[in-house]
Amino acid sequence: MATVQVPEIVVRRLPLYLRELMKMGAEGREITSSQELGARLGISSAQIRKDLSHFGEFGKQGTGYNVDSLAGELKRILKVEKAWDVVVVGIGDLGRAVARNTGFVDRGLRIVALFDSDSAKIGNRVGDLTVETTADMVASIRTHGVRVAMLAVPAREAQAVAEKLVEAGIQAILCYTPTSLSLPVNVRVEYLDPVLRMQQMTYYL
Amino acid sequence: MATVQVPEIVVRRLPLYLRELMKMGAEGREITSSQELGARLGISSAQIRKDLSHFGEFGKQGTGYNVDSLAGELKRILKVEKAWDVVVVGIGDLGRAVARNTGFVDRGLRIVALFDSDSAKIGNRVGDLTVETTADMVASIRTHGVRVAMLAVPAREAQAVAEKLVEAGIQAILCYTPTSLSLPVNVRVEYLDPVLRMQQMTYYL
DNA sequence: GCATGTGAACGGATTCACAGCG
DNA sequence: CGCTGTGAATCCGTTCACATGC
Repeated sequence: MATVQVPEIVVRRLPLYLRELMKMGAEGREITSSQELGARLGISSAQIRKDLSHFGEFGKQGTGYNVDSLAGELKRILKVEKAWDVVVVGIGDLGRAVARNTGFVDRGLRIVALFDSDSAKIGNRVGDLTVETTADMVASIRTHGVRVAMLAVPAREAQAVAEKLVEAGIQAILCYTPTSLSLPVNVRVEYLDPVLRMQQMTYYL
Repeated sequence: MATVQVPEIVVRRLPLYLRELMKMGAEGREITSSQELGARLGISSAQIRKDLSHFGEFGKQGTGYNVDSLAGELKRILKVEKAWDVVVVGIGDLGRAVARNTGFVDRGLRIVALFDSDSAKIGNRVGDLTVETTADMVASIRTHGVRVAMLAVPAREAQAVAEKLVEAGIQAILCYTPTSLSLPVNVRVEYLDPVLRMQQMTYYL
């Protein structure tokens, strides 16, 4: 195993392995192999073994991997054994859908606060949370030490809101808004623009 | 320019270039350069020039690129000059948010029908569309010749529904459900799992 | 002068193939 | 024997650097 520095592209595949392993666990499977896991994900078995080898030796030769223990190792590596506190900013249709999503907690993310700048929305309940005003956002995030945010505000506000989040101490932003953000390099940003993904496919139609 | 076969990774970047060019156009910019575009996207200028070179010569030496005409070329390459008809299957919180999104049409995607299997939802209006029953889905998609779908059903139904979509003639699926689908190789699938993206970031926290 | 388009050089990721071990 | 873990080989993508032409 290499302790040098793990290529980002490897880290990007680990959550996928984890998701499939959790699914296998739910199916009652106890053992799997790099071959089987790869087949389910459309990835080569060598790729999976090589990826895992960056972090240690988790398998038994001749046997394969224990599903639950490998899932546990991946959770540990990805730091999602416990759930991170997450804030959602922008409670429009999409933000509301995100906030209502019950699939986050099991996977290491717990939504703890919702913010919006529209006074008409302040005080609205979504799931078991109440929408708060963005005026209080920075202080609230800082007080609670939240480090992860989901951003679902209109495109023209995205950059400004993101800067406020960074000011508040947020270090990872999942951006649902179709815009490139310009932020300090120590802040990580991932984008989810469905149209980009669609346009990747229309090329091939 | 190479007519051989464009690497998929290049195709995946084109929609991003297009999105930024449209934004520049909206800002009133007429000319740009690979350098400027790259700076806005966090991509090297050489990368952008090389990517574009797979499809032709769109710039003027010493000057750069005309924003609108390069955007037009990319739309043509990605086949999004006209909007594709798209169906949305699964009208829960997320599907409803997707269906209400007004940002699709300008970018080459027009939602034309909504389907759900829950009889309580059939007939509900979302935006200016009415939710239809999945019982009619295959026939309806086939009749209208729709080739693109967005899938936002619960995980356990995703595979079965996706197979019905394929049967109906769908060739590209954007899957909002956190599951790997197993479909014929001629059907393209892109996945949008926010948790995967988040877990890529928690590794670095 | 300036920015494109591109062959060549480089670096990194994937695949191969096998030693090692249960 | 079967499957992992891993160096070596291969493949592929990015960057370099410059000729070309506005």
